[in-house]
Amino acid sequence: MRTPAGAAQPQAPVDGVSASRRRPTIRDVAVAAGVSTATVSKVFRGGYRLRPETEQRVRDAATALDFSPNPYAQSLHGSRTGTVGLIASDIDGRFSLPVMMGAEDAFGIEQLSVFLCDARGDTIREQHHLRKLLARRVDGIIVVGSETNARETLGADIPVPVVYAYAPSLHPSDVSVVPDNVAGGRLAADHLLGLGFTEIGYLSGDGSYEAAQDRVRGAREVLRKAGTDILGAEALFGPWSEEWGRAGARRLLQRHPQMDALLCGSDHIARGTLDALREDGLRVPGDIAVMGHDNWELLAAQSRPPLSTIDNNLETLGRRAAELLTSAIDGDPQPGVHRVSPLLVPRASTLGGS
Amino acid sequence: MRTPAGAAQPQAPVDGVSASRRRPTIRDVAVAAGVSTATVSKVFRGGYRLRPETEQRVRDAATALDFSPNPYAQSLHGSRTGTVGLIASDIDGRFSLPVMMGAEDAFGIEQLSVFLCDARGDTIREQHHLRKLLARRVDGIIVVGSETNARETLGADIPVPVVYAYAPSLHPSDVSVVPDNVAGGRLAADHLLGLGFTEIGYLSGDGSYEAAQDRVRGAREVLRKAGTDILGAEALFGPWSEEWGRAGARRLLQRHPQMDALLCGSDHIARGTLDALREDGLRVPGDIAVMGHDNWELLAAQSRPPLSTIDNNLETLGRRAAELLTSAIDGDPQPGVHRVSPLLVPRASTLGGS
DNA sequence: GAAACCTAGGAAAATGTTTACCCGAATGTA
DNA sequence: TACATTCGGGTAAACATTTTCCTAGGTTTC
Repeated sequence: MRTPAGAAQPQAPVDGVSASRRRPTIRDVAVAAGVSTATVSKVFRGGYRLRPETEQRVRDAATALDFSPNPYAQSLHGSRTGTVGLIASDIDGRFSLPVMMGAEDAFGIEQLSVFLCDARGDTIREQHHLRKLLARRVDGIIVVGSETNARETLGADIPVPVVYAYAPSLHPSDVSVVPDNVAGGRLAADHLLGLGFTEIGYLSGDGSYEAAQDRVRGAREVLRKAGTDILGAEALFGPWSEEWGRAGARRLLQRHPQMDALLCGSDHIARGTLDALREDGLRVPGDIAVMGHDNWELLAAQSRPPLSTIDNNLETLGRRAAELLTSAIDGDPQPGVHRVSPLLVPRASTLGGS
Repeated sequence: MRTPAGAAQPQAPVDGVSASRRRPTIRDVAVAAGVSTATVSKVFRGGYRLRPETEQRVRDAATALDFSPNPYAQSLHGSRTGTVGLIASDIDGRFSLPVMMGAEDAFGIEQLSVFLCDARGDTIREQHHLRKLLARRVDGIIVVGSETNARETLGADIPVPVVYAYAPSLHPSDVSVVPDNVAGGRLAADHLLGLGFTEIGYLSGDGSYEAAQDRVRGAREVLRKAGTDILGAEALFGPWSEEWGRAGARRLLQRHPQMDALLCGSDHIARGTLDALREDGLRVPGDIAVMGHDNWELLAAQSRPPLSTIDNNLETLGRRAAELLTSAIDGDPQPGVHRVSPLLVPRASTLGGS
């Protein structure tokens, strides 16, 4: 809060030497280095032939004055602004935050800055932010959804590229990036098979979520290829809650007493499952192994035992979204739904150990 | 991803009518409305005397052309850019995300746009983003910490106002906003006393966190005022984990068999406590009531029973940070540490019921 | 009816860079 | 020596606004 830069502090008289607190311009640098403004500009933009000593003089003057080019003047001239918009629609940010961070990270390398907007899942607000971002002249927009079900396109005549992250757009010519839930299901089933488990049940979340169906599908695919199947040939669907994890686990165990491993549709469900099994006197993974999905550290790392799970790799997803956006900005859009592979996070609930 | 705006699509010949895809400028509006650019500007900025019919003509022309003023040209002229920077340092975003959302919300009303940066708790990265934001000519900066312990100031000669949210600055002339943990402790203790509980234990988190100490202090203050005290006259400190919740609860119960309520330093700890109590055959809140702190929905709402807790009101904190920043930008900084009151979230772990 | 005063709106400078174009000097070639 | 090239760097016109005058005409006022 030093130097509030407002009208409060006494404006030092404009005394040639340091004109009050005015930021140095390219002209100041030019004068200090004894060259023209064009030369200074050329030094900073690069790609011009200049005598090395001239360039050095300019650079020295610039550092001495703590000069950095005014992006507003730059963008006024050129057609790029070096900014992108990020519209998040996640109340709790469980999903959108890692995506945002990944994107921010990738854009940082590209020298792009990110405008953050929060639409709270509200279409009106989303349109408002869209207009606001366009008025700001962003070069592109990323829309981060809060669930994996496909969503309506943001608009048909948006003058800049748009990338949909997490929730894909329904429009096939849009660019979308989503977690590969089928691969996640495969990864989980592979892990269990590799450890020698064979009687595998699946306790899923809400079947109206594509994510739930995809995870089951991936798991079933691997199991069938191995000559077996999900116990009872299909998954049990229910709400995304711990309570369903407890109830569902007991129901599955009753139907299939031989079950030696249980795949869960989310960490919440797995957490409930672990509680129920422990209360019923079963050891995990000794009597039965358990896997979750999502890798919510808060739940998974502190459960008893710590939960093996699938990480959706959302930060990579964000990074990929950023890459796709910059690619589109550079005139090379890659329409379609891109899938990001998840990661296996093995912990004690399948491996045993402490 | 329509109209990539890049070099890909054939540039329509500049045909007077609609010069390709060039955004309309104030000049286009002026021509269409039959006035000068100055007049258009005056209409949009307001505060000038214009004949109503002239104003209407300009507005009609602007909407017809879908004109919005170029903020880069505006900021080039004026001294404000209408942008602020938000430096987050939270890996998981449990704390910084709600703050960001609150700030974004409050700035939205002020017509300010937010640049998001992620420092990942790394000072180098933080300085990098600081420079980047200053180069972008932001009007101010909010730094969101990841824990409540005070932190070093961002820099001594930053030319724009800075507000520290969640983690206060050590420098007294900086502006900081933090959750009022003492008030949170008071709120929790009040709640329990009001429900008739009298033998109250306190199971805290890591004592090196100011937040932990403050919460205990607030609770003790209320209890002493009511003529009693924390059982054993002091809180039990330990790691912020469920395991500590289980172990600590058992230890406290052994020392103080008469305990009828247990305050916990976090929802994690409370969650562990609930598990231990249930496993030991105690009913909550029949035999003993439990309260958490932080209101992490993921944990608190799904525990058995749902957990009464204290919400840090982080979104309000973010909003307050935004207000303090705009105030400082407007030349009226309010140095010091501002505290935001938390909220009581009563659930079944103290109230009973289903 | 003339002087003073509004009133609505225009002309143009200013904001900080970029870049197309230009020019003088040095260098190379015939 | 005469001419063409290259090299290094300067000139000035954009870029889209805002804002400070300025002015032409209309309205008061005495």
